[in-house]
Amino acid sequence: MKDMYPKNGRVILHVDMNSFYASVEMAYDPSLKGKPLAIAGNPEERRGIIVTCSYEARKFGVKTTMPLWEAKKLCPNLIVKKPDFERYRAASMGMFELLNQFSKLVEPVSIDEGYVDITDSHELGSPLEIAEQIQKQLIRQLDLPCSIGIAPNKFLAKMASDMKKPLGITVLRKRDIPTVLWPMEAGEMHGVGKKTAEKLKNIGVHTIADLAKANEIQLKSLLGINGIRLKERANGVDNRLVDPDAISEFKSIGNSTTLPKDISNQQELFKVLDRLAEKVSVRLKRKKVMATTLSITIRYKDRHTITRSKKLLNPVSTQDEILKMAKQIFVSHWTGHPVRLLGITGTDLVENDQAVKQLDLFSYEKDAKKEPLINTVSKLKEKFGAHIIEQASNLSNDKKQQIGTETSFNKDFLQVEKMKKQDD
DNA sequence: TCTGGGGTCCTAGGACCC
DNA sequence: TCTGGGGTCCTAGGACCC
Repeated sequence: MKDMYPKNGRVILHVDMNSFYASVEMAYDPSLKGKPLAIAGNPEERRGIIVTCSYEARKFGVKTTMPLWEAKKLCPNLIVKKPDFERYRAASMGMFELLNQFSKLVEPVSIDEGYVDITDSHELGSPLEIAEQIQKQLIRQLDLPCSIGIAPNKFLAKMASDMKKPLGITVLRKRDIPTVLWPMEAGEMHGVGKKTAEKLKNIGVHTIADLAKANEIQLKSLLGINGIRLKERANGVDNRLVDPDAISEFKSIGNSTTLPKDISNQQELFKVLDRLAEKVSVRLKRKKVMATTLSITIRYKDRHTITRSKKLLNPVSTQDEILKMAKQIFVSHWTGHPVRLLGITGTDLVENDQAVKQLDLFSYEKDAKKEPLINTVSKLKEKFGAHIIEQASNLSNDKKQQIGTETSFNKDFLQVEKMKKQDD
């Protein structure tokens, strides 16, 4: 709803770290600088893909998401490292701490990018000067390169930061839109992927200029509400605020794994589910939340992928509970064909203590009063479980909004560090 | 012997309720 | 004898992003 109130004359930065994982590795081990470096999942296994690579590697044609074997063919001297997320999270925290010194309005978008609203930061210099300071300090303090976009809103800032890499600073004003933004292909727009680009081509929309002038009725029927939004963006309109709390709450927590080879043995698949259940359980507990819906993902040999979910009577967080439900969902949907990937995801998360508090409150105040003589305690819980939990999750959302959130960045990569400290 | 793993948001149909 | 319209919840899937 905040989006409904446009603010004029804002100055937004989008800070985008350049090949972040590779740069962090180079900062740790400067001997890697200037060399073709790639970060790849499962380097020793056949299904590893490139997650990030250095600019030196890119010169050979190595790209993100390329299978590792292909990358090695293009660049035989490629240095390959496994991702070290602890390292990246630490670097990310350093980066956001630095950004926070320039404005309190910092919104992390992912581990390596964020928006900064510097509308009220004039005393620190002009927007360009601030961007230059940020870029220099990130290099000096963390040895990490970034590109920065400066614009009157998030969308334009995001597009701008993409225009000069690495180590670029790009200003994109409203008046630059026709000359700079419009000649670009529609597919280059943030929010337009392959499928949408294809659909747009089919109605004669090739460039962002075409999109900016496209027929709204047609866009709406083609892309739904997103069509209207994309047209607005193409015209440089984007009223979303920079919200430091935007991603402070997790909506889902899941783990998945591509199996070393395809498996059709149920017992073996159960073992995989057990490992996934453990991972999900650990993460849920660390965040002190429980999942009210459980989903599993099955990808078959032919890459056909299905997700199946189940809303639960009571929220779960232990490995046993998660495994039990996951197995149940799995057996009722598995075709018996060889499986390539398995995943478990918990959604509709409720806070631990909230769930408990509300359970007490409701079973006592409402239901227990209405029917005080209802059998045993366990029957009572069983009977009112679903209802109580529903209330709990609603209230906990309300409460979340009322109290807002703690401070700074709560998303996974940052939260983990914090939680650890608190737990110790 | 091709294409990971972590997410978010949106849509659409059916069930169910009023 | 026929049959409206709105709303929410649940489930599945698609598209996109980093």
